[in-house]
Formats: sequence, C-alpha cells, structure tokens
Amino acid sequence: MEKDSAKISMAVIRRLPKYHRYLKDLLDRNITRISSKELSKVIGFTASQIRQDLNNFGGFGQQGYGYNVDALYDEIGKILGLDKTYSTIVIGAGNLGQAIANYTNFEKSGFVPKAMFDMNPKLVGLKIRDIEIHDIDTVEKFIQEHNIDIGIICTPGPQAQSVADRLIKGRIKGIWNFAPIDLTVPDEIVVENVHLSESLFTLSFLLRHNQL
Amino acid sequence: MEKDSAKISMAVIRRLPKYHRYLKDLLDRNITRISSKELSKVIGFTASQIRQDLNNFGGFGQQGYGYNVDALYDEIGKILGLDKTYSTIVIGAGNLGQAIANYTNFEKSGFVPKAMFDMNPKLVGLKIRDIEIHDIDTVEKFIQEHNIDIGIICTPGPQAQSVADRLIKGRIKGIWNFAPIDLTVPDEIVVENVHLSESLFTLSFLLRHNQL
DNA sequence: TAGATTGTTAATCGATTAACAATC
DNA sequence: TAGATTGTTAATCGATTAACAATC
Repeated sequence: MEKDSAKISMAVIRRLPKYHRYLKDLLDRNITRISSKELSKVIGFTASQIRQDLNNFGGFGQQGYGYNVDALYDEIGKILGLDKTYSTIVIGAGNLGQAIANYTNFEKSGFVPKAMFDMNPKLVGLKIRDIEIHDIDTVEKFIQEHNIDIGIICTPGPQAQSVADRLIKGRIKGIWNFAPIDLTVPDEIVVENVHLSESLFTLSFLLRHNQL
Repeated sequence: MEKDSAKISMAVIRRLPKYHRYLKDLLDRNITRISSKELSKVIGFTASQIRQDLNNFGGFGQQGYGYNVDALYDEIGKILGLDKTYSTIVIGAGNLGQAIANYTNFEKSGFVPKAMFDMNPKLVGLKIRDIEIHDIDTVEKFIQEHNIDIGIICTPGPQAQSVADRLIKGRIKGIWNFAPIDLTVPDEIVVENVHLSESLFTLSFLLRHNQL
C-alpha cells in the first residue's frame, strides 16, 4: 500500500499529525465522509495539497465520493505508527520531566512511560504516578532489560549530550529531546527536538515585527 | 538598519534562535570572529544560507574578515526582541503550566511570569515560586492592569479556545499555545504553537519508517 | 448516465545553493 | 597589495498549487 517512505519530505510528515487530529474531530462529530475541498476548509491546507499528501501513502479516496473519515483516520494512525505501543523513559525528573511523565494523553496514544531517571539522589526512589525514579547510572541496563524504544531527555542542556550517549549505548531507538542543544547521534538513531526557547523567541520576533 | 520585515519568511525566522544559541556558545568559548564558512561547520546550515539569512536584516559582516561574534549575537538578540522584557501569564496551573512557570531560563531571557490562572478553586491562592495562582475569571482585568504581553496557554484542549477569547478581550499581544488545538484569533494577535503530540507522533513516524 | 471528486501530471512559486564581483 | 570573505545576483532545487483526465 505504502510507497517508498524514503522519499516522503519532512514537510509532509509534519502535516500528518494534524490530519490525524482533525480527522478525529470529524469522527467525534459523526462525519463519515469528506472531500479534500471540505477538509481544506477545516484544516487550512489547500485541497490540492491534501490530495498530494495522502497520495504519498496510497489512494485512500474514491472519485466522486471523497474520503471515508474513519478509514482515513485509521490509515494515518498506522502511517504514524500509532497502532503500536512504545516503551519510553524520561530522563531528568525536574518539573518538565514530571509534567511529561504525568501527561496521560501520550499514554493513551501508546507511549507508555516505564521509568524516570535522575542524577539527584534525593529524587531516586520517588514515584510520579506509578513511575519510579531510578538512578541515572542504571539507565543503559534498564533500556536493554525492558526493551525501551524512546528516551525523553528533560535534563538541562549541559547534561543532555552525555545522557544521549548513555541512551545510545543502551540501544535506544529514538530520542525526544527537550534540552536546548542539538544532540550528536549516529545515523540510525532518530531525534525529534522540542526547543522551547526557540519557539518562545520566534513568538518574540513575531511580536516585535508584527505591527509596531 | 533592518529591511522590511514583512518579507522575512518563516523559514528564516525559525533559524534565528538557533543562530542566537550558537553565537552564545562561541562567545562562551571566547571566539571573537567567525566566517560564514566556519559557522556553517558548527551550526549545520550552508555558508551561503547563513549569509543570505543575515543579509535579510543588514550587512553585519566585513569582507575578508567575517563576522564579529559579539556584535552579531547582540544584533540577532535585538532582531528577536530579546533586548526588551515581556510580562507573561500562564493559564492552566497543572503540571505543564507549573513547569513552564518554574523554568527560570525564560525569565533570564526577559520573559517574566507575573501570575498564573486556573479554574480549579483548590489551586487558586497557591504560589509557584513567587507566582500566585489566580482565578481564571479575573484574567481579563489582570492583563489590562498589569500590561501583560504574552499569555501562555497550558490548559487541556477543550478549554483553550475560550481561554484565548478571554486573553484577547484583555488585549493580550501574543499567545504561546501548548494546548493541542489550533486557536482562532484576530489577525493582530500572534500565536506560536507548541504541539507536543504532533512532535511525538512525528518521532513515531520516523521510528517506524527509519530502517526496517 | 451525469455530477462529483479523486489521483496525477504540469506549472508556479519560494527557498536554498552556487557563483562571483565588490571590498576589507 | 594579495588573500579572504562578504553581499548579492543567478541557477537550481523542492514544495505547493493548478489543471484535468480518469473513474466512481
């Protein structure tokens, strides 16, 4: 069904979660079919772009009819890998790490936090929900023994690269990085950054250059 | 000095914080000058792109010499509006809201949290650091009386639009939105989204389509 | 069948990269 | 001055939009 995914551009990939979210909304409103033109109105992409995007992955529509919302939602979920579950760990048990570990919506989507890690001995042994905070020195072993897929780095910048190195030693598959640095990792490790200050500074730029 | 900012593309704008961050690193390493070619090596953009980007805002370099790191860092800081301070409020005093309010790095960059707001009466009156949690019903008044620039929405999705409406009534200038929806706002209001699940789903896609 | 709407090719637009004259 | 490197124009590349034949 799916064409060679190596050719899918990041621009397309980053739109997929938005399709997924809006299709869920439509489902919740009991809308069972939608044309690219109607979808364009709610999601804000052009109808042409919507058809182009979807056709990277297969012909999900039907001429004269449009798309079946339920089926398309499922397909995009599969494309995003949301039909699988992932084991995650959170490194850095400060405010942000705790917030992420507590955010049950991720778990509902299949991203299950198995443990947290911190270097602060005062935090080790504590639990956030059911999730225990372990000593950072045990992280490589934990990843291997529990087959962890994703490491979520919530440490300050200066620790982040050495944490990433440990995760990689433990054979992590992907890293969700909240630390304000660009990690150096081998090609086979996937990194997705959430650079909060870059986002805030962008807002600052737009405020300053908006009207005046 | 600055050319018409209306023409600056979002692609360029989103690279500016990264220049700012890397120039800070260089400064900290006591590097006083750098060519676009050297900067290209550390930051990962092409030298050509670096020169193009910077020349959107002015000729900061010098032929045969390169760029003065200190001066360029300052210039980009100004372009980003980081020479000013901003008053912020956080709406939604859950884990994420508290984490954001607690994150002192933003304050160091000039984004000063003045208050938090929540609809839960049990939270109203509590303090995070020095920041008091107020009743959400008082938010419009607070914005006007304290001249708040930025509202940071950390509520669940379903409340986010009505919170945004209140912020706009209070004459907020910009919104940093962590709720998983796309807000509807008037043209003059700047919105910057941090859609965490979109980021996580992107990571999921990349994991699934990586090797295999 | 006639109307609607897709899938897909072609045209356009915008962003990135290359090249080089200007100049420090 | 000679060498280095910018600022900027031109060329290329990629992404978006438009158009339309295919077809449900």
